[in-house]
Amino acid sequence: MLDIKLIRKDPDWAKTKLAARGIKAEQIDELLDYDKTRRELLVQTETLKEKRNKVSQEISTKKRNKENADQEIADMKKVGTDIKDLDTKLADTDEKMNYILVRLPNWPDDSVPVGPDENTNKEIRKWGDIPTEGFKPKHHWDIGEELGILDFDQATKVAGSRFVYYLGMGARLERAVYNFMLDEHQKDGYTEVIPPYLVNNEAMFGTSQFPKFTEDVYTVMVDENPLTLIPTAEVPLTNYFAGKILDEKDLPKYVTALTPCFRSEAGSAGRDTRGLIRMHQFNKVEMVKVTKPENSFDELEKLTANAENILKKLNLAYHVIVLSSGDASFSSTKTYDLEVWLPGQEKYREVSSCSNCLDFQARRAHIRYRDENGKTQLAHTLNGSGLACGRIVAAILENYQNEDGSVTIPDVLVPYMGGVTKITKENAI
RNA sequence: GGUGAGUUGGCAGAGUGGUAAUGCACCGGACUCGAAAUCCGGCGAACCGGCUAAUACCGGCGCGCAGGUUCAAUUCCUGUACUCACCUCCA
Repeated sequence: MLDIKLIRKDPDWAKTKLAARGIKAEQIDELLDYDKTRRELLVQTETLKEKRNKVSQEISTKKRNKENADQEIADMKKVGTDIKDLDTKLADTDEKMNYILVRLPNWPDDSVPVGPDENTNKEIRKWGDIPTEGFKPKHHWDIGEELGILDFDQATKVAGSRFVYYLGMGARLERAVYNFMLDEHQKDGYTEVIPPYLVNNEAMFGTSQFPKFTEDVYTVMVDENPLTLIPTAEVPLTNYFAGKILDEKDLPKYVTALTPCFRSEAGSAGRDTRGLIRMHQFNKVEMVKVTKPENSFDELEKLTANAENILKKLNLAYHVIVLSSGDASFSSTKTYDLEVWLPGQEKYREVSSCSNCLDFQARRAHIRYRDENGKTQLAHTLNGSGLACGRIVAAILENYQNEDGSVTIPDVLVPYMGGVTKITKENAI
């Protein structure tokens, strides 16, 4: 959620910033209109409340002295109904104002390219060599199915499209991948967490998936209470700090978690219908940071480096792009995407998204810290994938495939595979 | 799932329709060479608004949360969440 005070202070600046994210200026005018009305009503009702408090004390004193206070009580009766009336109007205005405010995205940082969509994203660096085998590389789903370590057909029968069974060395490989990632992040100072995989609406609001993106997730009713299967560990990890006032000396906080993620993929019908790229359920290792405002951009660079470290150690070619204003996620002021090279598709595909949210989520989730003067301040929150496990398995299958259909295990994963160096038809299951 | 008790500042903890005690902690001062102890004073609930150069000042709000009754609610009523204890069940 954006700071209404900043919008109030410089509406033109706010309009320019939000225009880059597709928000019309009229919406800001409407918002400010409600804000003005709200403050006027607030002054009115607070003035009456001040009067009520004063007269109530007079009534109290008179009663104690056994004097008559009928006149005051009659007067206050009117004041009471006036207050109730104003408070009703105020609540109504508040609701209208908030309806707009909670649906406004974060503003883009000055360093972010302005543009409408993914076509205006900007590559900022490249790493690794794109493999040039002497044979035509296969898609990971063909490699996986031929080895018998991925079974999409049976998953479709049991659960539906966009689900998969991993089998044997396939399951082992994914386990190796996330254990490796968690170990690396632990070395980088992150505290490992196992969070809830179902969260309430408040948590979904706190990280700002709600109210705008309800159709992208799975929600179940538990005794009439809705609980949502997390679309990313960002939700339970960031909300771990919700409602807290942290000590300045304890910042920054680094946490990481491996969780399954559940996404309905509404609106992506027909895209990535084959393979591991776009599943309703997938594993992801996530990193979340809570920082002081002055450090959050440095921390974003470090967070991105932590994610890149995984790709480098796996020796997978990738590039880093900075998302343009129109393509960044709702709560982010600046996002770096890491995209890994998939030889089968001859394309870079996203495996990580690292974002600085400034105080946007902190304002919603009440994540604060007490500064050296004892004042409470909103913290900054960051999140980044480190990394999407299924897509990394896909990348390993495609980049490490051999002409005979076997797949070599990246060196760093061999210890996690119990010493296995290659997945072949013979050892696959 | 059952029964009972509870939820009030950083912590502890009273209050019971009429300005939310008190102690510890914290800040300032006195005393002292200095500190401790002691004494005096003060701040302190998270947020919103007004006026602002201002973290100053004024006001509102504020006793788990949401409603209701009342001139007035921490207190009475209704609903609800959570915590604890015991019982029951359980991977």
